[in-house]
Amino acid sequence: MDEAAIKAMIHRLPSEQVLNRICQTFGALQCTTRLQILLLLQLGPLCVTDIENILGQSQSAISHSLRTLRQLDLVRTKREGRFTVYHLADEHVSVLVEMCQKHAKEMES
Amino acid sequence: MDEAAIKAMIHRLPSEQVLNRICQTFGALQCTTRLQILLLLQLGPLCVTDIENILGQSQSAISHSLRTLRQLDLVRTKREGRFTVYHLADEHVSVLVEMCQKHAKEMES
DNA sequence: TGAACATATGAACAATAGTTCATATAAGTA
DNA sequence: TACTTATATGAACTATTGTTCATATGTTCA
Repeated sequence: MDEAAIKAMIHRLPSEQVLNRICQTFGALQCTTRLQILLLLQLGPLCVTDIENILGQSQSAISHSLRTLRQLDLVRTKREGRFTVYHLADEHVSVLVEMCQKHAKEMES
Repeated sequence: MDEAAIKAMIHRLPSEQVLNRICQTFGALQCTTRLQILLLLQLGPLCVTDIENILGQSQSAISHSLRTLRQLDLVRTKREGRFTVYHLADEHVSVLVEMCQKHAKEMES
């Protein structure tokens, strides 16, 4: 492969910015807790305490996980009285999570 | 949400085994080098030296990245003379990478 | 066989990410 | 207003991951 071909390949790759953003998103899904949270939220919105109870993890651990997801705009919140209800951020996220869901189901058998 | 509802939710989640496998895969994509490698290989098979040149990274770094991808069976190899040619492992991987590609393109604008 | 090229690997170190503990904030309720 | 419940956050610690350096392995070619 000559130098011209190499340069051509470089230009076919996404910009650093876009690359980082995508990798950060994957990074968030690399942790089972966070992936589970997204899978749960795909079934419907949940408040923090529910997530804690379902996943059997400490308040702090869940809250930190949620923060990570929030900061990446994978989930969003809505105050409802004294509860903070979490939901998936948008269709893009929903599609991604659904893909995981399907893949998981396939692997399960 | 009562205890029964919580138990019901737990059962809708994938098994730990499947969960781990999926998260490991995402973990591999969390690193820009490895994501770039997959994006490159989606365009066609490449030998290690080409990947090094395109990404401008050290032999060792690329080789370690490739090992990670290989161990997760995201890429496979084929010896061709003194070169080791890498390619995406299967259709599943290809679909996933293509999704990234499309998403990247969308974000680029 | 020896030299050059292509690739892999282990170990050490550096950087990142996850977890826990203590504490803070905020809303509802008595 | 004080108390309880719900959630968030910072700091310290631990674990995981990535990178580099040195070296090993395997292939071709003279």
